[in-house]
Amino acid sequence: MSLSSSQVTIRPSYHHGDLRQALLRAAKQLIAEAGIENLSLRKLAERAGVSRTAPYHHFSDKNDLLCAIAAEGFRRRHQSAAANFDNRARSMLERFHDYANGYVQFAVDNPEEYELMFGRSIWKHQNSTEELRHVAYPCFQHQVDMVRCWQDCGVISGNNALRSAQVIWGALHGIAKLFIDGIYTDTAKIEEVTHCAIDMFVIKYS
Amino acid sequence: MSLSSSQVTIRPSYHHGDLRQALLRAAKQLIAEAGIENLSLRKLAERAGVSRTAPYHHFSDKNDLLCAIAAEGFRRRHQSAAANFDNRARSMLERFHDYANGYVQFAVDNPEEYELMFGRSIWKHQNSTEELRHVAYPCFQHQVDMVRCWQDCGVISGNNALRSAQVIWGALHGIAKLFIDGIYTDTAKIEEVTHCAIDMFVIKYS
DNA sequence: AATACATCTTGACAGTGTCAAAATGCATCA
DNA sequence: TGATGCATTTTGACACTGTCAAGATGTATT
Repeated sequence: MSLSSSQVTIRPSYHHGDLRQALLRAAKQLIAEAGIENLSLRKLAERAGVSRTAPYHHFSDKNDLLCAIAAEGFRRRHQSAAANFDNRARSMLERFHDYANGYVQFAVDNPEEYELMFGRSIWKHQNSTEELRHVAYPCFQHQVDMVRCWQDCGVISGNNALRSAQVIWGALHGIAKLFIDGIYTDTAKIEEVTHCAIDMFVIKYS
Repeated sequence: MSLSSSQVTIRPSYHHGDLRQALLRAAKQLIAEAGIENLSLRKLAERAGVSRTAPYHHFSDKNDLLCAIAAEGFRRRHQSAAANFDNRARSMLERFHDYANGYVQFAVDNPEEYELMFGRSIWKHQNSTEELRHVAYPCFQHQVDMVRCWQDCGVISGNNALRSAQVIWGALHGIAKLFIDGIYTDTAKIEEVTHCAIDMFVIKYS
């Protein structure tokens, strides 16, 4: 039953050690290998070296597990966006560029995780976990706050921060998704398309 | 085994009549009722009054059936967009408004069908049918042509029709998806958000 | 050492997509 | 007409899925 080598945390508290974390790790691995659609709890359990139903003592059901992975994604994304926005070495305009490029790049680099974070299955029908909402909402709010700031600085147009944020986010989300989903196929042009979008939001002084 | 009443076409050619069409109809019904995720070929067959494997003589597999439904969606969408663009009673600017609003409205009004048309499962991994591509590509191309025209008319900004079309489509797609997937929850504001997006693309003469 | 509880396993069930083989109905040709 | 061929449909089967119930096992606490 081979405990994972990276098991440095305190001590294996119970039978397996920290199965919850091991499951999350294995799940992300499996998803990266074969996509969300091909992730089954049984394969996951096997990969983690436990029986089929062991995961049910750490996640109430499959949706719960997916929400946990998505939550991790939001945490990473939020952190990255915050770090970018607080980077005093860059001008406000540059930070907007970084934000937009970073957003699309994150999505394209982690298509499966991104799909999970925004896939309908998680948000529709009251499926979202308390934890997920607790992590995602501040991430959403942060985007609005940033947009408000960029508007105040005269970097981007518009005077309604919420609406502008929704449109900008929508554009980045849509572009990312069309690439991820294979509808925009020329992936070499990702930055160019993103740049073209940025150009439409930025105020041009001439 | 009750033949559907709307069976006016020529004559029932074989056992069932026109099972292929009946399946498509039943599938759209089931999807509208319970979503794509809950559509199973078995339930579909039952609804159509045939055995589990009967559909396999009209669709090579489930993906093939989904592609056929999506193709119908593209046909309808393409037709509607073309009718709108050719509406000589409206100015070019108005037609752009109509296009954008119509796009988002179509998506929001038919969330399941829209999900099918642009969901990753269909376009990823060579999953798309010959038929689907044959219907969808002209629909995509039409959007680029319209954008080129609006640029030529001085209605919207930019000089690269393809890039602009990708950005505009991306924005509309993203906004629609964020609403459909339940991330933007205030559905009363759909038109307002869309309008805000339109405003960012339209050239303002002042 | 005994008890309580978290954790994990085994067994089971209904549901899924899809294949192979057999049955059925229709159309066409002798 | 009857016989043949083919499109269509069905029955049976398989491997796979999520999830529940009941039991077994290990750990912590008294």
